[in-house]
Amino acid sequence: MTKRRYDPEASREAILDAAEKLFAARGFGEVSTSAIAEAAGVSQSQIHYHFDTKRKLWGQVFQRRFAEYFATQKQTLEAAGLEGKERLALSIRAYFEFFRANPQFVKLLGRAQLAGVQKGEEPLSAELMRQGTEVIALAQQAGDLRSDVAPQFILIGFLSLVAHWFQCRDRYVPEAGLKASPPSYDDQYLDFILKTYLKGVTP
Amino acid sequence: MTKRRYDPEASREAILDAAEKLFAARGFGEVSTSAIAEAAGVSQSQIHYHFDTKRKLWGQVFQRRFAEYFATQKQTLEAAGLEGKERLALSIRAYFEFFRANPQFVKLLGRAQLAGVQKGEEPLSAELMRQGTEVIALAQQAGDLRSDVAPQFILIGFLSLVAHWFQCRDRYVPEAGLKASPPSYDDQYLDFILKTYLKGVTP
DNA sequence: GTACGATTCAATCGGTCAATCGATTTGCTT
DNA sequence: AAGCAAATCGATTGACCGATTGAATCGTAC
Repeated sequence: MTKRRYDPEASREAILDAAEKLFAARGFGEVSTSAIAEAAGVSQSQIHYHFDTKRKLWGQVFQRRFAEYFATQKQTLEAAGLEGKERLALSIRAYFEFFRANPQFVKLLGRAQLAGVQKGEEPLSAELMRQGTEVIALAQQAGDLRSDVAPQFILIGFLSLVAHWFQCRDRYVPEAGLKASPPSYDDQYLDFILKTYLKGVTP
Repeated sequence: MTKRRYDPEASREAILDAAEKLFAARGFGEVSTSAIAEAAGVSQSQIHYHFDTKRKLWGQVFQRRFAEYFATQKQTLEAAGLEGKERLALSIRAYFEFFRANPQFVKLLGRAQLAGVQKGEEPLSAELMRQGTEVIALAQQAGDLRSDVAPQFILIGFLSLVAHWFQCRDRYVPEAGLKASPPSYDDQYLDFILKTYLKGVTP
């Protein structure tokens, strides 16, 4: 890991990191390529050399994190050894912990959502929905979850409870993100979801 | 309602309407004052005459709808004559219907959230939280809601289930917004919330 | 009907933006 | 060490943006 004067891979990463931080904080339109370059410690023309256009840079920034998110979720969904509600509770925890660990991704996701479907993201998202719905449908057939509601809704419900919390907790509960002493607000809220929502979707 | 050549109030409204549509669709930084002016059918300088700066225009656009939202919610929360879970169910319906009727406000709210707390909005939002929590706490004391969870969480939970649905239903359930034939996906989801979440927060 | 403030528009300003270009430096191959 | 492609930078470009200005037009109070 010697520090080389010319290190295209390091430059690329530095630009991606700087862009992610700025895009998440301010949004695509409010961030200039010069600001990204400055934060990354490279010249502005580097951005166009490595990513062609600003729009394509945003695409790379988003896809990098989304791929990581996808991999984590897929791994959890495919984890064997658990059945029914245990599995659902585990998925909720994994989903929750990923967001807790990646606060910047929460903002990126929110901005991407408002901007409409991104290239290459829709099929991955659909794949997660398909697989998640399948797991829930199986739990319904096994009698672990109530069958009088659509499995998609059960999935969407828990996605909502987790995603919205991280999008809005600072608004709803000021300083919730700062209080680190366990049990933190995050932990309390996770307990709340597991206690109430899980009960609600039980037969 | 004669059409006058000089009609400052109509101009103001036209600018606000055009700005709301464009800001909701593309976001603050991606919309130029010229684009807003063109959509509103006035000259670009009108924007600065009526709203001073572009940033202040955004503030007015947001506050106009947020005030409407606040009034609706406050009215629902203060509506007497119902007790306990009936009241909670009614609130959920009102909240849900407001979002359904104002799809553009959902996007505005999302963008405002990502942009941080706006001037004059925080106290109103806090007021709704306070009042909502109070209603829930009363229901808990009456034994209509379980008392082993914080009332704030019960409130946040249902806010999440509703708000996130309208933010993401197009992603989760393609074309959910278009299908109008009752029972629409919206209605089905509302039923789902009322069936499951309400059960989950019952003692 | 006229005087005056309010409203509107066209023209334009300085500044910033994304993108391009030319020149220079670096690392690698032979 | 020579040659070459890749990588980097500084300068530049043309377009656009938000904001300002000044003149023209309208409504209205008197």
